[in-house]
Amino acid sequence: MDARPVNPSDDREAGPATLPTSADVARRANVSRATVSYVLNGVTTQKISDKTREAVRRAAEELGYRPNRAAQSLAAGASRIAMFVVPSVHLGELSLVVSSQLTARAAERGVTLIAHFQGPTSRPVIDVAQDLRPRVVFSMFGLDADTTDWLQEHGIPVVSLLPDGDQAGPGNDRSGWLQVEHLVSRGHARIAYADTTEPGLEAVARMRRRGVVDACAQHGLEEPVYERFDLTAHGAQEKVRSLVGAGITAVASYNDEVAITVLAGIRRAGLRCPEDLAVIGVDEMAINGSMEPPLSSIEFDVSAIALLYADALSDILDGDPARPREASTTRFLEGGDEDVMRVVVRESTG
Amino acid sequence: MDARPVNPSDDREAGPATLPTSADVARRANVSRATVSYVLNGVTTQKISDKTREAVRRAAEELGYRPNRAAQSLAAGASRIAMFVVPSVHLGELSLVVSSQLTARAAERGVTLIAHFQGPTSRPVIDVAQDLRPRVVFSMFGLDADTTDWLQEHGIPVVSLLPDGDQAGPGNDRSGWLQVEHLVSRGHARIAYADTTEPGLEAVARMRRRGVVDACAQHGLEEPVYERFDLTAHGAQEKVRSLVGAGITAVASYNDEVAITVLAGIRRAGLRCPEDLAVIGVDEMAINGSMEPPLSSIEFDVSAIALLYADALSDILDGDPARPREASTTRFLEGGDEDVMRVVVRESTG
DNA sequence: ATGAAAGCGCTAACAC
DNA sequence: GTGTTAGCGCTTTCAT
Repeated sequence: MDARPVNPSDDREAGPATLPTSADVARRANVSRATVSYVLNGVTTQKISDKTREAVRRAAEELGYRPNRAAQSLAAGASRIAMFVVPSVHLGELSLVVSSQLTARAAERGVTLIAHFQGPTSRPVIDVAQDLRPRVVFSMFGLDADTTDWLQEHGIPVVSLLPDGDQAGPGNDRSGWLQVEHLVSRGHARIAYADTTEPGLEAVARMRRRGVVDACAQHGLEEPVYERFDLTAHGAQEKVRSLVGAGITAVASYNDEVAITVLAGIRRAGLRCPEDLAVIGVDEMAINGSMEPPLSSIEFDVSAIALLYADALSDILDGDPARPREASTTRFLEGGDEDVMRVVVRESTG
Repeated sequence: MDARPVNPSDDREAGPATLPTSADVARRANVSRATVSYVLNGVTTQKISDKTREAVRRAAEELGYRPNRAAQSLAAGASRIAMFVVPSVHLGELSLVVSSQLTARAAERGVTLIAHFQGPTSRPVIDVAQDLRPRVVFSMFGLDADTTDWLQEHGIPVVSLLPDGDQAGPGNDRSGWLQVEHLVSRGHARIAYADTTEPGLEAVARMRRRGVVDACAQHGLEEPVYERFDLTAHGAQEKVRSLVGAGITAVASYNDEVAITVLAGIRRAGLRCPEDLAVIGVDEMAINGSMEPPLSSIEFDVSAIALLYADALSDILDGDPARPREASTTRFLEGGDEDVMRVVVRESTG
């Protein structure tokens, strides 16, 4: 029952348990290591009798065998690692939950998903990719051009939820569109965009802003007034006053944190939300219902998003022969937009 | 200047760029692959002439050589991967920033730090560890006993910021102590503990709660009243009313999210904070200053923490011969507690 | 001070 | 159907 091979006389010496190799499995199942490899990898180009197959599986099971990924990668010339680039904490739980779910889905396909945090102090993605040689890189909002280029040159597909700010066309930046649509449906016509001052989020910020701008244009509204809010809420009330003074009736925010800052500005200016100024965020946070007033937001359907990534992963692993090169190119997930995000209506937008 | 080896006649065919190997470097430097390995790994048991050393470095540089980690791991019998287990999003930015910084520090030591999200839907740590065979596993608040045991058995050291709830002794659960100390300094004597209802955080929650309970005992206060707050703020005002009715004057919360919920309950109960009930959280969030009233909290010094981890990593890599086995045992970081966390005072505690 | 050679654990032709 | 074999890129004795 014990998975550890018995090292004769090395019993209570208790060195680190050595893991069984495919040779151990082969020996136990009375087959060759090649057969073990075939069975365990479900290779279809090789006929294996059910009996052998079963014997190998049992032996592996009994030994608690786990393939050495390093050896596998080396021999196969391709790793079984996928890399998930997490943009930044400011995007909220989204990345974490998606990553966590995708990790599980990838594991089913024998791929280990690892997360890499992108931040001002962190390692460049290229650097990590050179170490890990991942089969694919997942990102939320697109990587910078240099990184994307390098990955493509090295045949590593990049899968993004959304293209980055520069490549975005209308329709890709749904969150902004949903914000504006909702505000318009509530009768607002003079809209401001509240941006973040946090560094490192430029690409996402640009994209989200563009969505708001485009949506306003689409609805025949004037270009939204642009304002930036510091998360400390410093100067927030003055900014709010000047927006209201300029006739603005609603604010679409970069995210919920910024929206919360705007809310604070409204209260401190002695104004009311939503009567004097309505506010809506993005990246639905758990505490939105505890805000004063409760904050409307755009919520992502994390499971749906994780599924989109998982599908892309399958495509890549199965090496869809229909489009030989395309797999090694950046691809953007588009799964019926409304399934992926929705408006959460609370008092801050009436 | 181009890092890509030139494949004769395969010029604009543009297959994925193949990466240079140590053989390429050896050839270019007119040495053997062994020498390349020695130089690039800074092996001290081998004397290498400065000239050779320089030649190898130059060749590697010019080729843009990066060692294949899979091959390295295989040959060395040990990976150069470290794993950072991220407990959950509810702990805020802390994990992300720490991980991001530690990633950079690890890279300097030739170690690739990868993050793994722990969550209800995610893969078990053991599973990932079996794939990646990390040199060390970093966790924030300790892993569960099974995981820790498995890792230890396999000689993989575990480094935690804090021991888990069951092993905690007074002094380890500083956040709770700091909360209580601060509240006591503000004249509070009847304290309640507001816990989270989120699943998956039991170990941390237990530990933090214990810190509050112990600190109260230490200060000669009654055992804190225990209450749980749902992040939707559902029922929050009733709970707050009953706490106040019972003579409670201050609440120490599991984290800032819970504290924010308590704040909402206070407002909705028509009470005042801090006059009727003071509140303090943990895990300083950027938006705390925008709360109503601004929320006091406990802030972690992420850089200090990242440094502690980095030191532990160095210890392990250098295989400190003084304590041969201890490296393969769970270790807890303790870096002058007050350096690692501090109270951020705002209006919610007067 | 340097190099030759034997693997590390696995995969994938190819032979039987 | 199953086994043999030749590497994948690197580290590391052991000769020289």
